This record gives sequence, C-alpha cells and structure tokens, in this order.
Amino acid sequence: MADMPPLSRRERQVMDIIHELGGATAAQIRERMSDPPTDSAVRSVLRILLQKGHLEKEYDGPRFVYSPRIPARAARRSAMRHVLRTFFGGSVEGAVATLIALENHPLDPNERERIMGMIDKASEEGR
Amino acid sequence: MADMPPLSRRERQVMDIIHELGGATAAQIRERMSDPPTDSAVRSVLRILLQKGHLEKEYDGPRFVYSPRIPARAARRSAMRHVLRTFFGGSVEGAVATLIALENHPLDPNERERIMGMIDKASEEGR
DNA sequence: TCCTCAGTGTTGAAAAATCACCGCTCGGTG
DNA sequence: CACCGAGCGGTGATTTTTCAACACTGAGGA
Repeated sequence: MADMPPLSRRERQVMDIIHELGGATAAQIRERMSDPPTDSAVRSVLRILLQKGHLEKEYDGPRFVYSPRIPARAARRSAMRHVLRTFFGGSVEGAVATLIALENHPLDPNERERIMGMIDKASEEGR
Repeated sequence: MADMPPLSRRERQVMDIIHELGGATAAQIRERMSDPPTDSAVRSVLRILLQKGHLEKEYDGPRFVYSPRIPARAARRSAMRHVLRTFFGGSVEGAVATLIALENHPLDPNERERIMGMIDKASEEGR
C-alpha cells in the first residue's frame, strides 16, 4: 500500500477533480472534464482507481460518491512537497513568493494578518 | 503552442526531472529515474517531448542538453496555481500554512524576515 | 404491468505509450 | 588502420491505457 506506480493521464485527471471537490460522483467528474469521454469510460478509470486503492466509494443517496483514500492533509502536503522540490529547488521562500504573487490583486488584510501569524508561530516553536 | 494535451506518465516524469535540474542530458535523466528503462527508451520520450514542443535541445560539449521551452517562471507559476486550485481550494493562506509546516525544523530567521518583507510588499501595492 | 431512465459494472477492441533492438557517427586508443 | 565506447535516433513489437458498446438493476410513471 506504499507507493504505487504513478497514475496515467486520465487517472490523474480524475484524481485531481476528486481532490478538488473532496469527493464526487461519476457524473460530476465527467462534467468537469474538458474533454469528456463516455460515462462508462469515466467509470472504467474509476474502477481502476478503486482497485489500485486510490479511491473509495460510498453509497450516498441514489449514487456512489468517490473520495480519496489518502487523507486530504497528506495529499496536500505531498503535492506541495513535490512542486517545492521540482520547481523551487526546495526554497520555501521562493514558493511563498510565487504563491502570494499569483493573484494580482493585493492581499486581503485579514488574510495577510493570519499568514503573518502562522509564520511567527512557525518561527518560534522547535516542534 | 497554447495548451497541449497533458503529458503521459513517462513524459511527466522526465519533464519533472528536467525542471528540477533546469536542463539535463539523456544520461542525467536516466540516472535520476527510480525505474530506469534503456537509454534508448529515455531518448524516445525525449524525442516525443521535443516534437510536442515542450523541450528544446542544445548542443553542449559532447552531448545534447535538454531544457524546457517554457520559461521557468511561467512553469513555476503554473504548477503552483494548479496545486493551489486542486488541493487548497484557492486558499493562499492554506497553501502557505502547508508550505511552512513542510519542514519540521523552525524557520530560518533570515528567511522568515524575507518572507515577511514579501508579504508586506504584496499587501501594499494596489497597482 | 410495462416502459423508461439513471446508475452501475464488464468486456473486448482501438489507440497510445513504452520500450529494446538495431544501425549509425564520431573520438580516442591500441 | 582497426577497434572500441559513448551518444544518438529510427522502427516496430509489446504493454498499457482509453474508450464505447452492452447488459444488468431498481425506481418511478403511464
């Protein structure tokens, strides 16, 4: 259950959608695809993802909703770690710079304060 | 030259390596692969990546070095935007939180200062 | 009841990706 | 010169991925 061989194109596409929504039905997933194949095609990759252990399905009302088996927190950390390594040479500073420059409008003062707070906290505590 | 269909597994793997190194030779790429195929196999995906316009090659000394055709800055922004959307619901705050908590040692005071500075700057300028 | 429709899963064919074999060139060395 | 060995690219076979057709079910509605 450790590290599976990486996902195929479609597989990653639907995993991303599911992560973005937290959980999704087959129909929702298909809706969000820019180049949607048949419904049954979507289900095929869903089935594979289930079998590979990346997803779990839960019966909610009249349909299944698929969600990541990895806790969101871990997924976020892993994804972030990957781009940090790949695109920023591990520089947290560089990553933050890009992040806050991403939106071109200034920074919401409240958000600014909260971020400052987090950084302060992260600076102090040794663990 | 806009947005190509997404990359295959191997393609993404070598693109990531090249991004991480800034530019790389076929041998370097192969070295960094956890599951390296033949040298010629690596070259095959390189050839495809060239043809798709994702890479360019330059003759450096006795061998070719392959580099991304997208400027690093744009690649970084794009990658960051994607994880921001997919894993953080667009919340810069959440992303920064994960980022600074990634390394478990506290935050280098100098780095802390520089990040603070960046945030201040980003907060002020309205445009 | 009979029909339809939404939701599901399976199967096998078609398309794409992956890969190793092969042949080529160019430098250096025996 | 003849023989490596590194670096390169093409070709075609194999494997994986992607996909649509199909069959099944259960819930309503006519």
